[in-house]
Amino acid sequence: MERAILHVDVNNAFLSWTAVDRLKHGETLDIRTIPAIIGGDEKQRKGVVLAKSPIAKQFGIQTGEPIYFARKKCPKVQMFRSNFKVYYDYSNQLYQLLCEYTDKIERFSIDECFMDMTNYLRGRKPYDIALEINKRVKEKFGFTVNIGIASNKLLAKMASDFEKPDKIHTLYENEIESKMWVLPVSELFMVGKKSLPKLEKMRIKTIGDLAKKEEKDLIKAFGKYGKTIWEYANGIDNSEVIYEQEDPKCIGNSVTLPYDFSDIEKLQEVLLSITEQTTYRLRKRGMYAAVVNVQLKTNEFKVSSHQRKLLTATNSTKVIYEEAKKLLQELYKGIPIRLIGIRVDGLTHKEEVQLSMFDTKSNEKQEKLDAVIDKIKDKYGYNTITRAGKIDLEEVPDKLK
DNA sequence: TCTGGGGTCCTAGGACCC
DNA sequence: TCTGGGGTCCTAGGACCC
Repeated sequence: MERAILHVDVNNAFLSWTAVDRLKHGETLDIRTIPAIIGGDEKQRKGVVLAKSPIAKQFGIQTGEPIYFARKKCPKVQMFRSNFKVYYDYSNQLYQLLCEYTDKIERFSIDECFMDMTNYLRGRKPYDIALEINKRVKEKFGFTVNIGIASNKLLAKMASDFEKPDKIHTLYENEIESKMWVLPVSELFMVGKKSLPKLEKMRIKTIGDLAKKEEKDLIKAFGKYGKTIWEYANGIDNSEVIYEQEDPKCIGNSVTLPYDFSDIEKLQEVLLSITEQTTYRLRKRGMYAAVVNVQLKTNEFKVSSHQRKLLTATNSTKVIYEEAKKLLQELYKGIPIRLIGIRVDGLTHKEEVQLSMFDTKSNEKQEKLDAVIDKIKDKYGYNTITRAGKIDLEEVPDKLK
């Protein structure tokens, strides 16, 4: 049966949300109307563009590029710091509103939702529902959304990406050729800049070129990935809107250090701090991890990682940190480090292997300690308590200032 | 003042087993 | 003793997304 799928996408989410939040707090300047960008702290080496206003875009400023470059392109561009607390808040409010329309709804990212309206139309047309959502969001929150309407998720997502902002587009089967095939292949979901040169070599410039190729030629050139993008180009996608909160496959935290670290003890301190964050989030979800993974990025942006499977899945900060510390020692070659990260994998809801009696005692003690710390964090905020040895990342040695 | 942080999925190659 | 081959598990690295 033909499905009715909606993809709701917040226009310029971080910038719009920052703008709306400022206006709500009495500011009169709407940063959507000036050359503006949202970015991180350059002094902390987190200076990348996370969002740009339409005018900033006209200057050629791109998401993900250094703020330094953005200023070169447009010296008068104004930068505003990101505030994820505000973003999550608006994201939740939007989600609540969309839940009024269907139970089959999937949060695809902080600013995107898929809605399966197939059994929730109640005699209305998908387009009319989209119109109502679009209008209500605008009036209630002050930001706008694009909505794509199609018979599957891929086409709905492609549709919401057409003309912006504040627009509703359909992309039904009979519109694929006229609306999607004419687009450059780089516009297709999952086609990134690494596969572009390879596609170009195959004389594939548009999504239509890709769609008209033989499927087997793409599989030959790209393997499984080739099959996926060939199907996408042809508008084929049978995936379901996932409306039950799915368990994550991995959880991790990483930090770009305020300056390059060449000292393993300093790296260990940061590692402890991010391990605490990760294990806290793991316990929040009531999950256990079987694999610990440590990543490093050098000052030259070379990334390396080291991981090991544990005998028993755990969520203990101590156990995971001890393992992470060993992995770091084995991985670290003494070169200046820009970023350190930890990730836990192989997540389950149980300690998969029974603990031996020998382990149980000390484990219980650690579990209690973790539980106490978590409770305090829940009550007074995440940063109120840290184990001894946590580094203050604001602290930069004088010589490097 | 040059380059974030959180994820998912895939692949290649090695170890190990039968 | 001149050397198979299938299957599974594990690790490292990479592409892609927002």
